[in-house]
Amino acid sequence: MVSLKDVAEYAGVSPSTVSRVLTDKPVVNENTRIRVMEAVRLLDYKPNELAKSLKSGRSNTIALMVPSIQNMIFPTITRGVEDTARKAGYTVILCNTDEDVEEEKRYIAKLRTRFIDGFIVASMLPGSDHIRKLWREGFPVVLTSRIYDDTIDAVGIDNEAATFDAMQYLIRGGHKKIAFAMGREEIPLYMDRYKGYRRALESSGLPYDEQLVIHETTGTGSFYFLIQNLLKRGIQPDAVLASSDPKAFVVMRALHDAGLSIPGDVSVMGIDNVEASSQVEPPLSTVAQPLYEIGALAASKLIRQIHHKEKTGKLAPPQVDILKTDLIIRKSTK
Amino acid sequence: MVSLKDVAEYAGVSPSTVSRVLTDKPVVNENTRIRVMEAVRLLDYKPNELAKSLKSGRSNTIALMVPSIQNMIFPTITRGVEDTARKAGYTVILCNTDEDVEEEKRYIAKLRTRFIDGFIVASMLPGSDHIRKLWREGFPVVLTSRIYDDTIDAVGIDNEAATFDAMQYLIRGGHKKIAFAMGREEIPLYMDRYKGYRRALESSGLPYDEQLVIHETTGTGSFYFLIQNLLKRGIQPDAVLASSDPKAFVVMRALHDAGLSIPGDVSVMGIDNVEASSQVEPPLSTVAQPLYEIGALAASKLIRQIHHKEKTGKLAPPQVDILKTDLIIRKSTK
DNA sequence: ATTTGTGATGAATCCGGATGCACAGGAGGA
DNA sequence: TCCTCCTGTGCATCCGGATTCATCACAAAT
Repeated sequence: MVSLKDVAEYAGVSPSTVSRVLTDKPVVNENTRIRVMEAVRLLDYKPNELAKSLKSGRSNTIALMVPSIQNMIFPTITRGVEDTARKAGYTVILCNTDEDVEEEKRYIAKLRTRFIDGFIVASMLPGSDHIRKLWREGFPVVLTSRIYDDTIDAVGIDNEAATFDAMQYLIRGGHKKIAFAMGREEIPLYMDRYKGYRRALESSGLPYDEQLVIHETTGTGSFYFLIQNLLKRGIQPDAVLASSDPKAFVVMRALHDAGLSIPGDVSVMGIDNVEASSQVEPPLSTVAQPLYEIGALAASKLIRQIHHKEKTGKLAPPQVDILKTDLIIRKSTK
Repeated sequence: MVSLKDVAEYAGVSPSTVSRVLTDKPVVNENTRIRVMEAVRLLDYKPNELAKSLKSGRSNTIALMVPSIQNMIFPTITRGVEDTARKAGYTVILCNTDEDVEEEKRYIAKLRTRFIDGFIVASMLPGSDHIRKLWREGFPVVLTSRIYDDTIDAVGIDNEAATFDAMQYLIRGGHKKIAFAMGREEIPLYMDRYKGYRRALESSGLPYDEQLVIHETTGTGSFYFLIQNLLKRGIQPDAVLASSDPKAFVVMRALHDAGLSIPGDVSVMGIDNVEASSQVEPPLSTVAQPLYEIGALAASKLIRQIHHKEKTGKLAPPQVDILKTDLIIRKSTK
């Protein structure tokens, strides 16, 4: 590996001069500059980023922490993050946490020893004191998927409104007995989506029937049996709103296997608009999160914070961005 | 950030002694060791990995280069890579290349200046001289998704056999007019899958009909129109084997929208077994790649190479691992 | 009593680059 | 001609650890 010293020797100057040339310091003689640049070119010199980082305390690296990249909403978010980061000269370290706080902490501790510049955290669960602490210590952090409050930078959607919109659509379409496939209650995101369900029922005067709220038991797959149980008990909704697209897929399968047609007998709707939503049969009506934009905005916010911190020494006031969701009507609803 | 020197000062010893304690050098007095460890604990000292890397030339970081994390086969592979890397103390940098060789080169050049320890490359296209060069220069590299030959470490499946198996199954099921949804021909992986299609036809005495080979034009989505065109021309296969699951999804949609039932009128089969394959309706019969294992094995091979290189100074002889595929029969075939 | 050996530690150097400071040399003014 | 001022450059130091080499104290050997 060619080092600054090699270039210096080749050009017949001192390493400091080479450094000055490369960092565009003004006080360098034009001839010297040319000589150095020539040497740089000939030796194909590339400065060692690690050495730079050690000196500067910055690594041009950010970490993206997701529960699991296998969760269908994250590939697109990740792509948004990576594209944006790359354009700004940053590389992205991918961390799967499985929502495990200890794992998350281990990751953070480890990455800090490498002068990571900031974190994008996409965990959904509470128990986030370590994230708050990170922010308080002056570390750039942007949350996505979960917004704590307005004390930390975040990008997300209005989950309650998303469900509300979906419900409005279903209700206007004449559905009166709308079931809700609810995710884990300890996840605020799902509680918000649930609230939207309740609010929509209220605002349209439809009765709230507890039996129509189906609570996830052992993971997304459990909805298969939960839906079939519901039907067996003689309860047949005219629509099912799932609190996420993957849940909607399972719901569709269960309904289909029970001999019901979608949307003929039952309409099904999801929230998220993951890639596969347009691929299933029938294509799923859903409320689209702008996943790519969420990732891209999270990254650009983070990078802006990093720059701000570098200049002023501290973080800019936190700002929460709520992005617009989009009602996508496909063929799973009538 | 607490440094070695701080610990040294606190413990009343020299930095070198602290370093010796922390790197488990034998010649340290027991009392000193205890005193140092105590200081380490009290000050919550974490060694700066960047400094270590600069000194050692290793960063405990590997790069995973994929065409796009949004391509459905990569999240699972990525998860396998990350889990394995993490267990071994490595972090993973994610790179989306969009199959762009220049982008790939830029990434490689950039990461090398950060003492990246190795690369897992999952591009499918040829034009890989830069990868070969990397290997020749003594850089640990593991290929997945695409095996060049036996001169570079790689993990993959036997693509020809995968299609062959799928065809065998379809043929045994009584299908006689089997169409093939072919991917881009410049991608060797698809050529191999195509070969399997041809070989299966031959070995079972079925005629090869060029019209039944549908060539992708403008991306995966193009199969929608291609299939409909085929039907309009009065050609109706009794089965369609797609060269990848995402293509099969589109094929299914096209057939469905043309009023054909799956598998009643036409069987559909894919290759890959991505997450969504079990979610579509009907659930897709396919040949499963062990995606997670591919990622996990690629990572462990890479790490083994890194260790080997560290000890011996050069790479171990390359080894190509072909993993077993699995016929998964769901409901899209009869 | 002097030498040799050994265990324990500190000082110096290096990794590769950035930067404050000192200094050399030429130009311009007195 | 001498002194200042300024431009351009090199030296030393630092970032945070790892490592080689040297040192020192003390004990055993001669």
